[in-house]
Amino acid sequence: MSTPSETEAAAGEPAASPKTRIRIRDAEATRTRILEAAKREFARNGLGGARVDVIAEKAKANKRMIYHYFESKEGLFQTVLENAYLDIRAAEQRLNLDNLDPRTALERLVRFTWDYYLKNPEFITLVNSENLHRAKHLKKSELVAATSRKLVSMVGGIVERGVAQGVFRPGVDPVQLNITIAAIGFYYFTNRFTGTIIYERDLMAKEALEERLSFNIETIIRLVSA
Amino acid sequence: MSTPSETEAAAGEPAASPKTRIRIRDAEATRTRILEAAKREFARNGLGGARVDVIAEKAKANKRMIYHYFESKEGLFQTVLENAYLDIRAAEQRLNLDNLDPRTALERLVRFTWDYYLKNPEFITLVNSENLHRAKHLKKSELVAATSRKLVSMVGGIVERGVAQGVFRPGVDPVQLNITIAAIGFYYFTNRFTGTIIYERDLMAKEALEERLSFNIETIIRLVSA
Amino acid sequence: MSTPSETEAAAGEPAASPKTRIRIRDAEATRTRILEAAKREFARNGLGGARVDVIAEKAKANKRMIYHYFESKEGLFQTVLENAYLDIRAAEQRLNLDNLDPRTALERLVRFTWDYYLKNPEFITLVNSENLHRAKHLKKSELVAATSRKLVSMVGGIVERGVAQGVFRPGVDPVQLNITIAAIGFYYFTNRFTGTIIYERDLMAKEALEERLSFNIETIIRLVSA
Amino acid sequence: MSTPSETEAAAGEPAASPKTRIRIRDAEATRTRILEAAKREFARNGLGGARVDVIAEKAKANKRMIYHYFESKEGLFQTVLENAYLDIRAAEQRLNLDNLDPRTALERLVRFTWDYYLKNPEFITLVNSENLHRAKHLKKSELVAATSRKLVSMVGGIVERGVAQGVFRPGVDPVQLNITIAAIGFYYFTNRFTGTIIYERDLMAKEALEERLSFNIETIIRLVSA
DNA sequence: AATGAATGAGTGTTCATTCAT
DNA sequence: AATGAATGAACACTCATTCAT
Repeated sequence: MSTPSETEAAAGEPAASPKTRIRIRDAEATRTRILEAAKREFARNGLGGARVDVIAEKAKANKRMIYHYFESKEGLFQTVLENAYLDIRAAEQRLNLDNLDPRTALERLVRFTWDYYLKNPEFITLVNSENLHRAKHLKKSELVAATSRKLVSMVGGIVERGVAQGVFRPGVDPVQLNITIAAIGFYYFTNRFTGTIIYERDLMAKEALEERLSFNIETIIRLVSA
Repeated sequence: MSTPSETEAAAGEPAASPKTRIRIRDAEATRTRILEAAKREFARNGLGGARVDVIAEKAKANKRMIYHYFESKEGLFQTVLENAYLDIRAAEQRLNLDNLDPRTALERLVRFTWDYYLKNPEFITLVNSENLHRAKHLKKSELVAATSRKLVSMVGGIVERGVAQGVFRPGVDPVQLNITIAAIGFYYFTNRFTGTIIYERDLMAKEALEERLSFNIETIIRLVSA
Repeated sequence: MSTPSETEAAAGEPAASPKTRIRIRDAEATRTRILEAAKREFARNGLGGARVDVIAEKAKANKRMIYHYFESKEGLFQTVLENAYLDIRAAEQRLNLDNLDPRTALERLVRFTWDYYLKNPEFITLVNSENLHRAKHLKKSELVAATSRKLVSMVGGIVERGVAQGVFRPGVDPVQLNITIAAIGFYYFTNRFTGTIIYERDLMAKEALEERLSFNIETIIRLVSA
Repeated sequence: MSTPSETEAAAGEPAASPKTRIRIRDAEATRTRILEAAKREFARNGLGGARVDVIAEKAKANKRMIYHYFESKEGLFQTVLENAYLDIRAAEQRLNLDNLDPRTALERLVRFTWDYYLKNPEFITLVNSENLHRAKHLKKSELVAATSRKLVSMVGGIVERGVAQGVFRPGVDPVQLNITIAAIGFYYFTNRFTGTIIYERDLMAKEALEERLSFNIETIIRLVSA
């Protein structure tokens, strides 16, 4: 979100020579601007539909720089995608669900997932694009798989605690639960355009969003309750 | 599936000269072959990624014919998409859920939806592609909205009967229920490539599919149960 | 040289429908124009230095047609090169050296080779370009190797007859002889620009050309004479 | 081969501070490394096909240095080419053919030329590249023309002595002789890739090379013999 | 002396679409 | 009804060169 350069600039370090700072900053800042512009463009048009020229222009960078930093359009997409996954996984970890009572923890996760999709719509389109390409790029990333494991075990822990406390029923597979939590939010957003036509309802209206979130929490709680 | 041409010809004009009949049939057959080839190509590569040349080749038709029958690539996509929606809606109507007891009816709908996605994977990619384009093409189709209304009211009827019989709790919105039924299947399939990496599990293995379907039925039944 | 279309047109066939002829002609003519333009451009600038745009423009063809007929720039180069080799080999066969006395035959071959290089300077540059690319394209052509075999055996025949008649010395390897006949002409032309500087002489002046040809004939005759 | 810097430093300013000396040496060394890398890259890919980035990388130098020392890619090529010509001309002078008997001298020159091409294959490709560019760069060098004059007069001297001694026939133009000596070696090497295909023989095999050299000596001796 | 970041003009290639028959 | 040839606008990617230190 915030460019490292801005952060650095804000922090100050008046003793450092300006020369050094600006040089380092420019390179890193350019890279970041490219990534940000690429995320938008890929999200809006998919991998195939995205235009390298547009990315360069929006990033206020030279097209050549994209190839310098990311080798190819696909290399850029891969980095954008990986970052997107790492970002949501990191945010999930920051929820500290392990310290909450199981029911609250689960509700909080459903709510977080919903909000994340709502505020980061690019994530959804990026994932869709990647699936159109049969996860060709994600396959190369070990980091994403490793980080995802933590999420599953976190949910597994919540379920276990719930069962131990007698509030959750036994036998709920954490992976299936995870998938369902994601599904009921993801589907709603990814299909919001066709959904608006099919269901003849503005799915993105404020009340519609609130109603759906409540429905989703209800769905998950009922699913696991003893 | 069944070529409309054959049906028409059989039903139709027995007096027409064989030559004419064959020509008509050929024309209709060409149109159908194009649609079938297009569905595949659009499903595999999205609207933007699909190649008109490839569609023509796979349909064993001249490229010019595509423009003759469908005006443009987007016109072709629109027809393919509309057909896809009409097909699933028609299949749903054929389920005759109104005559079943509410619980069985609901389970049958969940199972049907799951099976339909499984056996018609193009449907999912077409819908995704359309959403990437903000439902630009579907907007033009009144038929799809009208047909979808029937589905919602059918589910609404099941819920009502369930509530009346005391097996379902009151206050469940049929649209939300519909969305959730779709979501828990759709998400699983559309993200099967990234999902296989994230969850480190072969989501398309036979047991995995069976397990998921059971989980989904459980989810829906618990959601509506009194 | 002569475009097939022209030949056809000259030949006449007044009975054929113009429609058919023009259609066939257009496609073939375009292909030929592209090849002719490509030969020039590749000869002037090498494979790497040649510009597809320029070829298209000079051929009065659309760039897309180049890719339609030849798949790629390299595919086009390959065809041009193969044609060049087939052309010179065919011309050599047309010399009918088998019926001449050995000495005359050899002189005629030296003279022909010289004249061919002089009048088809593209041949030399094409061959140079191909060698810069380590014969990558020619390797794919079986036809060229087969056709060249005829040349070698033709020269071998001349040598044999000369030896039998006592005018040539025995033991002259036809391949070496062939190489030398080519070398003393090829080198002169391929290095005419640097040569003009090194030897401070206009190598392409009329007298210079005549003088060199005589020298070459002398060289070859002395080389084989008994 | 030998770094001019070392020579200069040794000859030059013994009083200079080591720091300065090292710097000068480094600078000169960088220049030399660039030239060496450039010779390779130009030889392998021609002027047009050579990449400045590659040259910089292989020379372990910054790209900017190339422009600092040689102004442009073409400036670099020009220097490389000039050096190549000066190198072969210098080597020829070192042969001291004036003191040998004419026949031995001539044989030695043919052998030297052959060996030089064999051991310095870059020379051939550089010359070819320069001729593709119509000797644009060599034209600017007076030194090369001057040095080449010496070679021609050396050969002229050999011929004269041979005629005087009655072993060579009169009337052999030293320039033509020179060209032929070069041609019969140059052509063989420059066309070794296409030649291998055309003549269906490994032209670079040890025996093939020996055979060709003998043939070339025979050719030249027969050409000039009385 | 030396460097890493940046650039603009091109380069081969692709694609949906139309023309002529 | 059907076809093969042709097109122009665009696209991902490249490269020699310069800028700012």
